[in-house]
Amino acid sequence: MRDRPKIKDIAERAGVSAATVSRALADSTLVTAETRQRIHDLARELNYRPNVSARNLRTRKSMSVLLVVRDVGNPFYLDILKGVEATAREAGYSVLMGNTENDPLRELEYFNMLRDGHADGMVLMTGKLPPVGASRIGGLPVVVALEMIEDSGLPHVQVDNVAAAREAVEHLIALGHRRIAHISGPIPEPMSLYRREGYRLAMGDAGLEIPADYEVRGNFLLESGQECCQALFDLPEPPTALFVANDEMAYGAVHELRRMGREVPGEVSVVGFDDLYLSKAFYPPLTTVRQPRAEIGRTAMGLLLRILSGGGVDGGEPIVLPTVLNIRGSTAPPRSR
Amino acid sequence: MRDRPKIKDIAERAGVSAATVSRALADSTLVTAETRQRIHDLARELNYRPNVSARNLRTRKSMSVLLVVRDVGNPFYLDILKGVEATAREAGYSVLMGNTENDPLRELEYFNMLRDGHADGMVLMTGKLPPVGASRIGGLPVVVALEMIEDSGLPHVQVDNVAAAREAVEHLIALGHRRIAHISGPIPEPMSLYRREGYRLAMGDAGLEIPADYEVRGNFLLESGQECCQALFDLPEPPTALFVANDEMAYGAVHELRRMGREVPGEVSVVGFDDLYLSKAFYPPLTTVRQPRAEIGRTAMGLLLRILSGGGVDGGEPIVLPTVLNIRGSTAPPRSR
DNA sequence: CTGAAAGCGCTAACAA
DNA sequence: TTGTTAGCGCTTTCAG
Repeated sequence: MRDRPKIKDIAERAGVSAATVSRALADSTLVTAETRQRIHDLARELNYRPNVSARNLRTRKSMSVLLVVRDVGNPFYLDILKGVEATAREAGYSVLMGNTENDPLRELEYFNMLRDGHADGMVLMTGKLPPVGASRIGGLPVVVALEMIEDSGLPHVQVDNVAAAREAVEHLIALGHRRIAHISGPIPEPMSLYRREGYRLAMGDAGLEIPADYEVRGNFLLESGQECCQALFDLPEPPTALFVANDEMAYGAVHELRRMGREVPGEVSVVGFDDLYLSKAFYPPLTTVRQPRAEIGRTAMGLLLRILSGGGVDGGEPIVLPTVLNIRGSTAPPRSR
Repeated sequence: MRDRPKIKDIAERAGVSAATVSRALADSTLVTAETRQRIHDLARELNYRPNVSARNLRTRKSMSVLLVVRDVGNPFYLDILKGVEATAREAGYSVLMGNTENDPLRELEYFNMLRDGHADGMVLMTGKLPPVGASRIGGLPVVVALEMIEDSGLPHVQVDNVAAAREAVEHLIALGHRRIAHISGPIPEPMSLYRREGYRLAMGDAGLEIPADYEVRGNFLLESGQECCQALFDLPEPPTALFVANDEMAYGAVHELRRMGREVPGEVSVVGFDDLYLSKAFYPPLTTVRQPRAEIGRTAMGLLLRILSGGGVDGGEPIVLPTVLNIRGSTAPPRSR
C-alpha cells in the first residue's frame, strides 16, 4: 500500500492526461491503439493497480456480492458457494461471506451492507427477510436461493422440495414398506414443511395412514437425527423405513440404528435428502435425493449478474432445478415376516 | 442505493457542518454530548449509513480481509472459515472468499487485491506464495494458516503434523500392528511430507522396515483413497493397518476395503487425519487425528488483526496448536494368525 | 468545541 | 482522439 503508482503517475510518464490513461486502461476505442498499448505497457512496468475504493466511489459500485447463509460451517453450502464464487469471479465480482446464525440483527446488518455500498447484490440462502417490511426490499438486487421466501417478490432459484420428497417416499413404498416414518427439519420453516408435505402426499396417495408419532421434528443436525431415531424406535410399533429430511440427520439416524443393533437396510431402510458428497462413501451408501447444488449457486449468481447489469428480472416464477433420487444401499424391501 | 442520505443532509438538518457530523458519528469527544446525541438521533431517523467506498478511499482501509484457500468446496475448511469469520466480524471486518484451485495466476491475483485496496490483510491457506519473490511479500499483512510456507518470513498458525502423524502410527504399533502402510497426500507438498515423516519416524523408532510399496501417494480426495487402497491390497504381502493422510481418503479406503470384503477393523485397521465432523458417524467410527480447526481460524484471524492494528508481529516462531488422537472404532489389534 | 477547505484516486461530462 | 474540469462522500488538518 505504500506509495503505489496512481493514474497521474502513468499520465505524467506517458505525457498524456489522466483521463486518457483511464480510458486506455479501460480499453476504450476512443484512444489510439498505439497510445493504448503504450499506457498498458507503462502500467505493467510500474505494476499499476487501480485503487478500488476510488473507483468504487466514483462508479457507485463495489463489484462485490454478499452470500448470506445461516451457518457457514454447514457442509451443505459448500458446492453452492463454489458455484457462486466461480460465476462471480468470471464476471469480475468478489464474494463476501455472510453468516447469520439465525440472528435477525445480523440478517438486517447484511441488508444494510447493500445500502452502504459494501456489496452490489446478494444471494440470500437463509429463507428469511429482516423485519423491515417487504416494501423496502422489493427492488433490491437480491436473489433467493435454495430456500423460499413467500410473497417477497424476489427472484428464486430452488428445487421442487415437495415433488422430490414425494419421489423419495414413493421409492420406499414401491419397495413394499408400509410403516414409513419421517424425521423432518425444524417446523415451520418452509423447506421442512415442503419436504414433509411430499411425504404426506406420497403416503396419502398410497392409502397409508400416518400414525401420530411417525412425524418427528429434527433440526437438520446430526445429533438430532440420532435423537429422533431413538424416539421412533421407542414406539410400540416402530417403522420399517425412514424418510429423513436431510443427509446429515440421516447419518445420525443410521448411526443410531447401528448402535441399537438394527441393520440398515435389512431391518430398516433410510432415505436422506441432499446427497452430500460423503453419502456415497457412507455405510451403507445412502439412498438420497440429489440437489444440483453447484448449479443452484451458478444459476443464482447468474441471475444476480443479470439484475446487476440492469437486465429484466421477473420475480414472478421461481427457477426450479431438477433433483434426482440416487438409489443406493440404504434402502431395501422390508424383511418378510 | 437511490438517493441515500449523506453526511451533508444530516449536517443541514442539524444546522452544523459536515465535519461536526462526521466527528459526532465517530463519537469524538470534540463534539458536545448534546449535539452528538442529536446527530445520532437524526442519523437513525434518516436511516443513515456511511458510504463505505468514500470512507475507504479517505482512510485507505477496506475493513475486509481475504481468506484464500485451494478449494472452497473442501469441507475441511469449513470450521476454519467459521472461526475466521467470527473473529473478523467481531472486529468489524468482512471476509472475502478467495479460491485458487492451485492456479498460480489466481494466487497472484489475490495478492494484488491486497495492493489495490480490496482487502487490508489475508489469511493464506494454500501453502504457496505467488512467484513474485518473497522480497515483495515480506511486510504484507498476511498470516499463513494450516499449511506452512518455509522461509517466507510470514507468521504461521499450524499444528505439528509430524508429531501428530507419529502419534497416530504409534497407536497402530501399540495395538500390535507391524505391516503398516501409508497413503500420503500429494508429494512434495509440505503437509504431506510432514505427515509422511511422522509415519517414518514412528516406524523407525519401533524398528519396523517400510517396504518400498507401502508408501503410496494420494491427492487428499476420496477417490484417491480408494485407488491407493486397491494398490496396497494388490501387493503380495498387504498391510494390516493403514495410516491415511486425511479423513477424506480414509473414507475412500474404508469404502474400498468393504468392497473387497475386508473387515475394518477386524482385518484391517485405518487411521485418518483431520477429524471431519462426519468421522464419528462414519462406519466404523474413524480413529483420526483431530485438528482444532475453528481455533486455527480464530487464532490466525486474531493474529492478522494484531498486525493490522500495527501491533508487533514476529514472523519467527510459528504458533502451534495442539492435536488430539481420537481413538474410535476403525482400529483394533491385528487378527491373531 | 466548531467550521472551512482540502483531497483520497478515479471516471465521466463537456469541450476542444 | 485528447484534455479540462468537476465531483463521488467522506475524514482530517488547520484556523478560529
